Amino acid sequence: MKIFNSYTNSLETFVPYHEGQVSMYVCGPTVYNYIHIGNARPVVFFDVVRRYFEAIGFTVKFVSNFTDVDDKIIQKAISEGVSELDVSNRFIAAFLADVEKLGSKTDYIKPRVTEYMPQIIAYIQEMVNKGFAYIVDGDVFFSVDKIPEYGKLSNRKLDDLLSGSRIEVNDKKKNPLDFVLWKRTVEGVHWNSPFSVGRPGWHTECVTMIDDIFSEEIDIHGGGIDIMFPHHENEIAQSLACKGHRCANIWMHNGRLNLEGEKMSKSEGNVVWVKDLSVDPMAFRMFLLSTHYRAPIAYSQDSLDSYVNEWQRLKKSVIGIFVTLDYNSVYHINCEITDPDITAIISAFTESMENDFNTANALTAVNQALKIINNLMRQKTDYERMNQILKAMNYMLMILGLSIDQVPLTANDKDLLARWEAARKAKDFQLADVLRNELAHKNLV
RNA sequence: GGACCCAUAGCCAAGAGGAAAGGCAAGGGACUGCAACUCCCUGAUCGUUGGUUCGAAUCCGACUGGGUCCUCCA
Repeated sequence: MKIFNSYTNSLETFVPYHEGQVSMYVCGPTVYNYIHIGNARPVVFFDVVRRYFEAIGFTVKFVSNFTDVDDKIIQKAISEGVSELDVSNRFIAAFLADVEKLGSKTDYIKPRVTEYMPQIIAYIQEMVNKGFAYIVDGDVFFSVDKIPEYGKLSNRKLDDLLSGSRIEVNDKKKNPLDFVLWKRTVEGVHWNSPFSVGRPGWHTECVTMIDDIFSEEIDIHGGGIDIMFPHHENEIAQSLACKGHRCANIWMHNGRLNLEGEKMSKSEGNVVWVKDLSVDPMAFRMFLLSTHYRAPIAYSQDSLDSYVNEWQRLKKSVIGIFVTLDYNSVYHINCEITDPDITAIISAFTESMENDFNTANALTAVNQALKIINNLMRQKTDYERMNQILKAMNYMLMILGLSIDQVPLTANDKDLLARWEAARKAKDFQLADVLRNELAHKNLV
């Protein structure tokens, strides 16, 4: 298994710290609003990573946080006259609904910043004690000069960063690149700490939760490429300071999704919300997976629409072959896949996934399987092969999170199918059309 | 201003030194009671331009055109 590691900027062979186990953490949402389709990309992609590891036999400990302490949450709470908890609870629920809608698993570990305040304060204290952080008027800053390799992840030099013209001036900082660990404030939700009354900066939460939950360097840390700097860079710096390791062995970053060439962001106002998706969410998921995760995607309604067709085609054929097998009472979920064409497809699929999760090529294998299904469905006689290809197809779709429901036929369904078949045989096309409509309504034809 | 990435058929998109995957759309044909579905067939010297090489979409340079980060953003 090869994975591109942003930290070393190279494709690496994945070797887990503990055999048969994968520990992974993905930066989660700041819960002050709904998520847009760009936010959906890591939600879908890292779910596929998890599913693949699980499919090939790994036990995956998957953690993704909720940032529920943030300026925007406080502002929203103030403007709505409710508590921060009200705001975050509302958008956590909305987020999980969207995740489910996108076909990603929701049964992962979901720590919240507000539940980790003692650990966060202790982590900051440790950085102060070890001389990596300093306190000025109750604010705590991390001193990036203390970390020689600062900038390695995002491939930046401190000098280049300093020459950027937009770094804000802050007299309290020793180095303009130093970042805030703790901010003294009584506005909004705040906590007591040895430094002052205030709240933590946003870079410490992830690294604290990772340390608390895993107690060691993890296998994979994921997130969007746009938070590689400074967020992930800062996580590494803090982890090196406190724990002496880089927080994660492999750093994975998904590319951006841009709206018709333009950057989509809440502050720009050009946003498509996941909750408002106008197409089948599975078609959207397919659209996301049809481009390699590290490449940017230019979203447009047109490019999305072609996947609507593709998804419908796939769904119809998979349901069709299942119905045919079940109707003829020859469906064998545990059949053994021996057909060389079918094993070749699974091999191609696996090879693609093993090559840095190349889901675009994995979908090509799905299309090959679809072609075989459609060919078999013209004859509807080779039940053995039909069972094998359906099993292979379901395996691939399960990993991609594009599962298609295959509900066993009821006696009534079977009766309907039998009567339709009989009507056509008897050339009673009027009755046949009525029955066909009924079957179509039930998605059985 | 600084750092970096990308450019493959009408559209989307793999491939990363040795014969241009796949999908959508389009056209032709087959199948069909009708329709849909489905099946078969049809398409690219890989932005332009120099170079390196026996050989370049793949490596290097220049140019053009997009985009990202340096600032809250996934």
